[in-house]
Amino acid sequence: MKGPFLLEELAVNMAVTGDETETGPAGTGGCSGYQPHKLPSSSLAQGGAMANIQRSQHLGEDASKRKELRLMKNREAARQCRRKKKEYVKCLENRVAVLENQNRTLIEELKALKDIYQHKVD
DNA sequence: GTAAACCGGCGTCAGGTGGG
DNA sequence: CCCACCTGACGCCGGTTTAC
Repeated sequence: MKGPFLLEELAVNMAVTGDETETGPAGTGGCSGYQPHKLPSSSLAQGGAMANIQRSQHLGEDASKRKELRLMKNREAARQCRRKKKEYVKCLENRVAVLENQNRTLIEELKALKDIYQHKVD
């Protein structure tokens, strides 16, 4: 399929380690507690190499969590979208059925009226 | 019985859109 | 702007139908 997306780039940019693991399809879900945007500014404003590594790992984790969350939401949105579309199609089909019935009865009615008129003329 | 065609559903990506 | 959400398009998969 197509290449990665925004958040991964973001992750790569943010995480010095670039340790982004691509989770397979049908990701496991779970992971609740959504934080819309803005990474939490790390508690460690300055530190040694170890602190930096920990920090980037943390950021990487955060990015992948966000990605997972985004996928989860999109998965759900797609399901809902399909449900909605199906309902819409069903509704249209019902409408077609109703209109066809109406059309039939109108045709019948017209035929009957024509008959009456014909008898009057004769 | 089985290969091929068809179908319906799913997850993901990409692009559009509206709201803050 | 940026973000979240919606939806079309794509590819994959498992189940069902059809032709042999």
